[in-house]
Amino acid sequence: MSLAEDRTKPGAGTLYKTIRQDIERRILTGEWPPGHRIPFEHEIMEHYGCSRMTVNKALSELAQADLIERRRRAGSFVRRPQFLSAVLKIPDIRAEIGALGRAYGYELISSVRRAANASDRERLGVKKPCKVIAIRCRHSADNVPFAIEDRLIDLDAVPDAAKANFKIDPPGSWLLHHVPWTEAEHAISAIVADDAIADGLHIAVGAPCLVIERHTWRQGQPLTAVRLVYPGEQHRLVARFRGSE
Amino acid sequence: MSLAEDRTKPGAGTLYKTIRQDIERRILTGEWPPGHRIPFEHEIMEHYGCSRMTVNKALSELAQADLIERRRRAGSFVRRPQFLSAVLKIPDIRAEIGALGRAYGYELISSVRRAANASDRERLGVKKPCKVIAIRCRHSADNVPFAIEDRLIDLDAVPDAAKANFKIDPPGSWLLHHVPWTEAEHAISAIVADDAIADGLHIAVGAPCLVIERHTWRQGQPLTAVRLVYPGEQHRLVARFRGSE
DNA sequence: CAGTGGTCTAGACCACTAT
DNA sequence: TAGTGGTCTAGACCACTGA
Repeated sequence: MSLAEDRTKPGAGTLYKTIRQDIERRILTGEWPPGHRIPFEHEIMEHYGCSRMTVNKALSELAQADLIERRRRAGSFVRRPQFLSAVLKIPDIRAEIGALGRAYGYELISSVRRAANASDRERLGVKKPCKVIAIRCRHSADNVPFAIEDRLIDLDAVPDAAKANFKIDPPGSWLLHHVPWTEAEHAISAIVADDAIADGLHIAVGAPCLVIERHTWRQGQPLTAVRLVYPGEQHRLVARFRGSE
Repeated sequence: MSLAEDRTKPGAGTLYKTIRQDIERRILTGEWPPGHRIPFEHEIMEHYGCSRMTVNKALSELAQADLIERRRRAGSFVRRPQFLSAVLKIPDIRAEIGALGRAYGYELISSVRRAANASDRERLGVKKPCKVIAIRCRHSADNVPFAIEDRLIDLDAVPDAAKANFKIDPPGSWLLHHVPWTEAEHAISAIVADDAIADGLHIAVGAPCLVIERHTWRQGQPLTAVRLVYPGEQHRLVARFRGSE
């Protein structure tokens, strides 16, 4: 009873996607609970009347999405959910505000070029002496302060940054478009506004703020460290997760 | 000049991974900047002396990771980074504390089963009347309060929850292991502790707190809504991103 | 309309591992 | 040791689209 004949019908599209979605549905509805062994490749291949490569592509994608676990000689098994993972997309602030349909404002507060002091080196995670640019700036939406940014850029790793004009271009946007990176780490925490932050964000001292600290590397070499402070009650970081595509 | 003969040497492993990494390196070092056209599949295939399927697998993975964009008839192009996205993994709290090597403590503060009132329905996003469980509990690490949890579970969507023993099992752990879900949304924000939170977390009134609100659905049907409050200066959400595996 | 990528086939050999 | 998944081949046809 091959299903190959039906392949023209299902508006779904391609066969391997059909297979993947069929299995995905069984897992997500609980029909195949964690630990359940899903049919062997050769069984699925007979069921759909297709070649093993097609089945393999479907199963490989499910394995990549951590929905199943594949073990040689044993078979493929439904994984138990490990954590509520979510893809947190932290866009460039200029693009983010633009996407909200609000007017983006940018103001460079200070920009200093200096040999890295001990504190700079610790923050960037570099050991040997280097030059850095230290930038402080403010982003706003419709003339309301949106975030305060405090950034260090390692000039040895990003020499082009010396030529950038940070009076016009926000450093985050410039870096995103000019410097390829390989690793990044974000840490999110909460603080209360001190005098400087309250002043910069036009909020009350003691108001809650959301802090994002981001470090970016290229092949293990530190590129930049940034600290973004948002008004905590006005700004929410939203992360969505679709079980899979 | 086929490179097929060298295939036994490079400890790297498989051929398609070698191809993927070769291209990845060129992109990440900036040798191939955004917009650069990658060699056609048949060119790469000749260069490595392999079949097109192998090249295709490598390029497909790069496209899946958004590192390149593939256009029929035109070729494959290096994409410009869209945003600093990061995979935020929010593990089950019990597992998280265990992973830190600290003793996990759990305390059910209250658990009420009731017909959903208007506020419950709004929070869950359901329109028709339903029954819910409202849970309030506290997680601790080495006897220090770690987070306060406030949760609603839709009993119509998760009838098994009526049988769970939330005096012993934290609801998050129970749900994660028993209820498959398809969509989730997280919102992260900052607040200051009011009397109740300060009391529950053993912190001062006015101290900053990190708040995670999570909604979970299965095939569009709301399952649960939870609000977790962490001491903001002690807890950091960390998200790492590897340019790609 | 020619050339690209997208998908698929019907085989093959190998590494790994549960039994 | 036998059976599974992992990878690879040398073709093929098709949809789409840029020139």
